[in-house]
Amino acid sequence: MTEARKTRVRFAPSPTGPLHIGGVRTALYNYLYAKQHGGTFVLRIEDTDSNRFVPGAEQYIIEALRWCGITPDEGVENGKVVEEASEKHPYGPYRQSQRRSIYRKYAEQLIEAGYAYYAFDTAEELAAKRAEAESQGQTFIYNQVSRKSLRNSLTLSGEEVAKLLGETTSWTIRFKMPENVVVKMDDLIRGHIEVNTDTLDDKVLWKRADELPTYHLANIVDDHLMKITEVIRGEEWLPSLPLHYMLYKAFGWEDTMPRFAHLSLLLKPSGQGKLSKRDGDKLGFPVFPLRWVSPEGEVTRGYREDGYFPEAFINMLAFLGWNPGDEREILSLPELVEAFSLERVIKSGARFNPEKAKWYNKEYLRMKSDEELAGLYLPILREHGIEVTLEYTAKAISVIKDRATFVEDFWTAAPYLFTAPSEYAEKDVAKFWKKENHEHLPEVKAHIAGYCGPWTVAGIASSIEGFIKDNEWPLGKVMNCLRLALTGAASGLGIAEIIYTIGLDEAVRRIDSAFKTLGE
RNA sequence: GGUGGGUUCGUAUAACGGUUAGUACUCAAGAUUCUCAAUCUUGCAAUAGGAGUUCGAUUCUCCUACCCACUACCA
Repeated sequence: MTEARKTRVRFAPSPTGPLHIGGVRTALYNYLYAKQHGGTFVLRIEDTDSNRFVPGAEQYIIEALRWCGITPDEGVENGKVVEEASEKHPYGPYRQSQRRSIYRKYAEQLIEAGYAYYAFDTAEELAAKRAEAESQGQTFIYNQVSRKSLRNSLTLSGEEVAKLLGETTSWTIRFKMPENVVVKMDDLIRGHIEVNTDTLDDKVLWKRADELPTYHLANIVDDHLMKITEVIRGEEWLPSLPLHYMLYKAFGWEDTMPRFAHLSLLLKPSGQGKLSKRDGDKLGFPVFPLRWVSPEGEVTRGYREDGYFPEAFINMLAFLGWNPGDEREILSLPELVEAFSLERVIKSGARFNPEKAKWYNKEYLRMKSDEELAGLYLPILREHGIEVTLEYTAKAISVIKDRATFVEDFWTAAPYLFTAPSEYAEKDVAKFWKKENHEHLPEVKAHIAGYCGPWTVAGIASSIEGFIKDNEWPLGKVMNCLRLALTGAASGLGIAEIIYTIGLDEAVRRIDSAFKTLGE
């Protein structure tokens, strides 16, 4: 690259299903890189395989990126893939199936220059060849050697080629991989890599059957036309990098060829292999950012629906295979943009750890204000049939915040802050609802009812504890007995925290009804 | 099978030839407390194996092992 070009990176998923968290991480790194360099983050939909198209997947991808806060600058407008070029989206359309007219001429340009050829072998013929080779313990490869004995424009006469091109539709255009060339490549993450072309095959570039390019051609052509400066993608593409280098060379686009960075894969939490959808189902954590309902109606959970904050989710993903080089672990999106560098991306695969994901969410939950959390909690309360004010909810949250990982935990940890107990835990009743304990409750109740100190948790606590201690009653037993009356169980929030939230009158009412239900 | 990539506590990672190999999550113990959490303190725990290079290797080279990806008219 001779002159500095404006940074342009792209995330180019295939709409073959929901976006998996590994894909989200790739998109995130692209986003971080773009923002850090004041560049543009482009979304391009690679739907050149009509057979694998899944309805809804494209929308899911856009919605997932939006939820994560990493919406593309280009290629998406109003939540939709841009279908034609405009001032803001100068390289449209951004869906490859709508760019099909572009690719054929590039494929033919390659043929004319001798870098590609027509191949007439049908899919069935090749499948048969592969099966035959396999039965002999070998692998059939369409390469420099085998192409000499196959039906293509290198072996057939000009007339035959012209005839077949006109009469059949099962032909393809293949790249003519040169013999014995050492391709020298550089990867921003992995460093220098060399591969001999003899180990490579003649990849299909364009298929006549559906008049579409394959990934390799479409990718190179689009990255070139869209002026992409860095290609940040998954490790699964590393084996194709030599082909891509050769393609840039064949087109004569070497001086504007993007730089490449291949990210390691996300691995299963345990066992071996890369993270898959099944793992999430089995181990009880999501592998998708958003809930996904397949066209068949199968539902798969997502981080959003499981109660994760997008900031926590993004932070967690960013640290899977990267770190800022210091000991910080909690970084906001702008801080990630600031700190990010491809040089610090780890080469080896990162095993995904659901526990750490939870920890991140807990940290983010704590950083949020009680009021903000109350706003998120209100809808959940409503589902439980509870209508309360934001103020009351915020007060309750101030008392339970430390024991929650998710907003939902506010309810599971302490529903009694919003509703009187309807039943009392049997085991706790047996253990604490004894005459020797609850005989003191009426007096404690009277003391509570008469409390007029400062309305703080500490003030209430010292008053009640002081009263019990002054009477020389067993503090632990009486307090648990009281907690049983207030909450229905003998574990949970501190007595003072509960009373601070629900108030004196409600506390008195609950003590009365506990006696009514549990008896003397 | 072939080609490429990878390998530091259980997990994520730090240490870009010299450290008692650090940190976080998890786990365990203790402190605190009216219970349970939270919090604080402490602890457990790693350089895959083997040869080199070097005064000295987690770090550089080679070999082996293991893991991963690719090996489709899928991306």
